[in-house]
Amino acid sequence: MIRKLESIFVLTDDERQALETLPMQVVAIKENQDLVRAGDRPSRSCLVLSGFACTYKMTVQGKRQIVSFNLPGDIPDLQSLHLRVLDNGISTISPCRVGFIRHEALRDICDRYPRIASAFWRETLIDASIFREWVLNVGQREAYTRMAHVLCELLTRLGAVGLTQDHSCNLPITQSEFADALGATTVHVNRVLQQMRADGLIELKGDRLNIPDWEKLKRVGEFDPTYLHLEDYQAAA
Amino acid sequence: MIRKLESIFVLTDDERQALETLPMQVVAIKENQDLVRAGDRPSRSCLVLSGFACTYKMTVQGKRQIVSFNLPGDIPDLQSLHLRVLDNGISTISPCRVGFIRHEALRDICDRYPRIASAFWRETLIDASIFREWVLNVGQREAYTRMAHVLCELLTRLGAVGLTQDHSCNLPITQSEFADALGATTVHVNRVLQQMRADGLIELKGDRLNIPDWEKLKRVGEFDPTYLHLEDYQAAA
DNA sequence: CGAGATGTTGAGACATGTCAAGAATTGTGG
DNA sequence: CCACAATTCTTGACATGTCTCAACATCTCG
Repeated sequence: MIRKLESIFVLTDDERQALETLPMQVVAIKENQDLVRAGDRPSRSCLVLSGFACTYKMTVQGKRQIVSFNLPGDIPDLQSLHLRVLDNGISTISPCRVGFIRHEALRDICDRYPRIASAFWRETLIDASIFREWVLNVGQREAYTRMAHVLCELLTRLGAVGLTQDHSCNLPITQSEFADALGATTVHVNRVLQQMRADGLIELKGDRLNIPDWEKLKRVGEFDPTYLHLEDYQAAA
Repeated sequence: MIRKLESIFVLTDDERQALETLPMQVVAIKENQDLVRAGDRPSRSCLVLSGFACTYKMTVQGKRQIVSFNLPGDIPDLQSLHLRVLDNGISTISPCRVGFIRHEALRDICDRYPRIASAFWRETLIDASIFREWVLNVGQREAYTRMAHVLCELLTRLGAVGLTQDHSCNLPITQSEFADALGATTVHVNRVLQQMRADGLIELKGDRLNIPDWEKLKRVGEFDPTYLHLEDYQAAA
């Protein structure tokens, strides 16, 4: 988290100190475990330290829509700091290490360091931006493009936290999880992935994803990373 | 806007005074005009004073996805306060009165009144929550349910700012705009609406929407207003 | 080695898209 | 206040992306 914030602006010693000493309960959690559920009124937020998680919502009929993937450095329920009731669940996808931070501690640090408060606010705004892009993705693109787009996003965001090597990465996401993220069927995701392999767009085996031709994947996925708002990170780098 | 904030918490005289004197350039704008475009780096945010607007994104192939409707009281690009580049456009749907507020003015009021800053943050979090629900809606529900859901949301949000009479309201939204919001075709939206009329779910003629059986529409649309986070408003009322 | 999860395949069904045309409504200038 | 143009709405026939179901293959891991 510090690393993420640090890439937005230069932390003062005080600010860094405050962030580093932020009291946090670190827990190791297996895959497919809910961190929080819709309807909860949490008094703490969770910081993903390692592993993949996802934010999801359920239909009355029990269909699941993953609305975003949560990667290391993300605080997927930072919103609960200002919204009493959670309207979504958060579940691990792979085994994770998660840091739970009490809201009081977050409020305290926000009160004392306005720039940190702004940075947190900004993080939630980027989340919102990603949701917007997902609405577009799910609403207007066909499954093949949609899949390519999500892969581009994942690779880009993983890259931003140093979890890619060249254009490959660890990707412990199941086809049925992709299905829930794309608003598609497992069967259909399977076929789309095979087509993408056949087209030389991706090499995907087990947990390992490699992108032979990044520019091509971006083109196919209509991927423009503006919505991730990494520009400031890069400006800082 | 004041009214919306006021329903969250009791403003002090100072806070109210600050909000009321917030310098704002009020402009009347025709329908189908962009207020801002993707790629802009605005130095002000817009407050919808009257009329309907929408936030949208475009596909490379020129397909439009409306990601939210902006109703009176909304500040659809409040995010630009902390994100340099806009990743979406905002367009009027009906003729609107819009107040443009400079970012400096917003920053200033946030600095001086932390509770107002929190309330603004909260507004953007509710926007994000709505986006999440839309991802679910577009990703997992079929068009009929989806339409019912969007109508429920509109009616509820309009009700929250006093723009409904009983269960009817003014709704200057075109079928093709609904299509862009649902990720569906105009033709299909037309058929869905006719079916809903036939089923006695809605009475929709021109700009006028009436809901004969609100509970039924909510049921059909799988509508649970939790995600709008009006609970505090009601608590305050 | 076996069990459960995950991935793969095929055939048929259905929701929704496409195209194309005509009807109804709305706004506007004469 | 009419007439025309431009939207918006409606309808039909057909195409297609995606789903459903159901079986089987493969992998992972205790």
